[in-house]
This record gives sequence, C-alpha cells and structure tokens, in this order.
Amino acid sequence: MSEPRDTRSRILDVAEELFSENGVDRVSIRDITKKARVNLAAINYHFGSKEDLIAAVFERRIVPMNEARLAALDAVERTSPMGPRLEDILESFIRPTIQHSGTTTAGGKAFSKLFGRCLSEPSPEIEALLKRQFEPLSERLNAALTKALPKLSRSDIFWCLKFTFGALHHWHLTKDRFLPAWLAKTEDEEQIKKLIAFSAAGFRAT
Amino acid sequence: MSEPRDTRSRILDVAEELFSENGVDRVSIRDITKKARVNLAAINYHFGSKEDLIAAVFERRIVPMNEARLAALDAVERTSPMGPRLEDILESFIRPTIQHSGTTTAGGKAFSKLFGRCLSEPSPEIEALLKRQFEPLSERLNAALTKALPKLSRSDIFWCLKFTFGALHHWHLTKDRFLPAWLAKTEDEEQIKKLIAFSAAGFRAT
DNA sequence: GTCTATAAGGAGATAGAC
DNA sequence: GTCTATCTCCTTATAGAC
Repeated sequence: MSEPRDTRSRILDVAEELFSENGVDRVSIRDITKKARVNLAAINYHFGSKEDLIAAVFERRIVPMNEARLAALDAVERTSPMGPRLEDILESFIRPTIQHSGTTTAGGKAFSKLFGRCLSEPSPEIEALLKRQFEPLSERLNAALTKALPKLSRSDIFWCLKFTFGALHHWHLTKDRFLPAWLAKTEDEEQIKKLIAFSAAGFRAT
Repeated sequence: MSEPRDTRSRILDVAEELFSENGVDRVSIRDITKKARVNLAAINYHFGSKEDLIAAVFERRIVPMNEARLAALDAVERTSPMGPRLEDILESFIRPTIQHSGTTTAGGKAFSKLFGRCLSEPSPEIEALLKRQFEPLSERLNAALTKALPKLSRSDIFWCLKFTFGALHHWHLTKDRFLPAWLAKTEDEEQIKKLIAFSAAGFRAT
C-alpha cells in the first residue's frame, strides 16, 4: 500500500511534493514523471496539461479543507442556536488548516507552501480557483461573525477576517522557518489556541 | 525624466513590474530587455545573471523599507525613554510597509506580490536574503516588545509578532483582490490604524 | 557599454505503435 | 493505458565585433 497505487495518484503525490519544494514553475513534467516512475506522456494523458495538473493538486487539498471548515461552522451554529461565540467561529476555520494540510504527511507539509505560492500567483486560472473555493466560506463566516459582533460594520468584519486569515496563513507558511535559536518548541495545538485568542481580541478591539 | 534613465535603472524598473505581474519564473530576460528597450545581453552584463537581478530588484525596496522601520523604532524609543507604547512599536514597522512599497508608484504596487512570492519561494538564495534583511529588525522589535509587555514570554512575543506580520503582509498582498461587491472603499491610512488596534489587542490578550 | 549571433539545452505537448 | 520518438519553441548565457 505504500508504493503501488494507480498512475494518477502517484503523479498527484509526487507533483504536490515537488511543486511545494521547488515551485510550480521550476518543476518540469519530466521531473514529476521520473520521480513517480510513470511515463512522460502520462501527465498529459491523465490531466490534459501541466496547468490542469496544478489545479488538480491544489483542489485535492483545498476542497476537503474548506468542507471541514463549513462542517465545523455548521456544528457550532447547531450547538448554539443563539449564535456561536466569536472564538468558536474563528476556531471552525482555523483548526482545519492544520488538520487537513496536516503536518503529519509529507504532502501536507508541502501544501502550505503551494497555497502561499498560489496567493502571490497572478495566473487568472489560479485566481478564479481561489475565488471559487473561498467565496462561499467567506460569506458564511462573515454572516456568523456579524451575528456574534453586532456592533461591528460588515466592512470591519471583512477586514478583521482578512487579518486573521493572513496571520493564520503566514504562521502556517513559516512556522518552521526564520526561527531564532532561543525559541522554545511549541505544539501546533497550543499555537492554534494562541492565534484564536489573538484574533478574537483583535475583533473585539475594533 | 520620465523615460531616459540609465540602462541599469530601466532594467530594474521593468523587471520589478514584470516579476510581480507574472512571477519571476514566467518572465524571461528577453521579456525584460525588450520592454526596457535595452539589449538582450545587458542583464548579464550589468547584473551577472537573472538570479542576481532578482536579488537586486528585491533589495532595492526591502533595504530602505527596513531602514525606515528601524529609524521609526529609534524615534519612538528616543521619545519615550521609559519604553514606547505597544501601539507605537507596532506602528513603526507597519507604517513603512505602505510608505515604501507605496501604492503610489507602479513599481510599489508590484513589490508586495514579489515579496509574497519570495516568502513561498524555496530558493536558498532568497531564503538567505530574507533572513539577512529581517533578522536585525526582528531582534530589535522583540526587544522593544519585551519591554512594553513584561508579562509575556519571549516565545509569546515572537509568535504574536509573526501573527501581526502575517496579517500585515496578507492585507497588503490582497487588499484589492477577492473583495465582495458590497464592500465599502477604505483608505489605506484607516486600515493601518485598524491593523495596529487589532494586533495590539491580540498581544495584550496573550 | 552595447550589439549580433549563436551555443547548448530544457520545456510542454503529441503522433502513433503496442 | 502506456510507451517511444520527436516536433516546435523558448530559455539563459556568452563570444567576439564595434
């Protein structure tokens, strides 16, 4: 089970690893097919083009991640019919970040870099992909937050959510880089809790 | 004055614009020399290689930006010998972001994308460049924040600063993308103030 | 400093056999 | 579905004339 799998999956796994390690533009389809030990023509056969492969690699992670976020938001809204606490709303979209691009698997480690790359990637295809994947989630979060913080304007909520997402993403992207020698090791779980507290206070101060 | 300039500067200007628009790997030296109306061989003559050109483009912005951050930190420390307020420390590194990669010039707009790209760029040269450019600033900020928030541990300060930097960077990178139709237009100046208040509350809640 | 010409190689994609 | 062979194009970098 650790090696066979079908050609398509092997390509996805290797592509994710290499893309995040070296950047999509610096990885050739030759690099991928060689490492995956599949034929050079397999990528074009299974995915159509390199561009479509990039989208497939990305969607394989982001779709379940955002589904988990929506499910978590559903869950807290069901539990608190009066509207969930701010912290619970924030947790519903922060926690799936580490659970689904988890630090456990090699591919998971890879994904945050790939996502960061997509954010600064100006390709219209990727821009559309991001919009499609995040718009419904963003709408739901904004609605829940508006209910939890009735004194804030919609704009304020939108921008605070952007700050929070930025903090989350940058933490995830660089949590094992640029660390000073004196820094104590901390569990992801603890850092998530800190981020939730940090952001919640930020929202309330606005 | 709007067009002549020397070959070297013309290359830097055009490279910054094209790199951020299309990504460093998707821009060839041919694209740059053509648009800058200089000879194809000029990049290798003036900069040595494409890689060195990328570093030069990046450093041209980041060096003065971080100098401005350090100068602002010096200034608030001089004004408050007992140690500056948390908000003033945060402002000293947040404000230069918009002033130096300013939204005024075309090149400035370009820079935040280029920076985002560098953060998710795994090239060892760029990683070293970032480290060299940010380590002294990070040390200074951590020291000032430790003084302003004596109850926090060094680790907590480090991670909160990372959250803040992430929020700042992501805001800057996406402040004119992924915006819902209903969103009211806001000035950068106002958003900076919101970010300072947001982060300061986050630090104090930790 | 600037230019032309070219070297030397890697890229994505596909036709067509098996 | 898989493979080989190949087409076509574009890349960075440099040698050497002006």
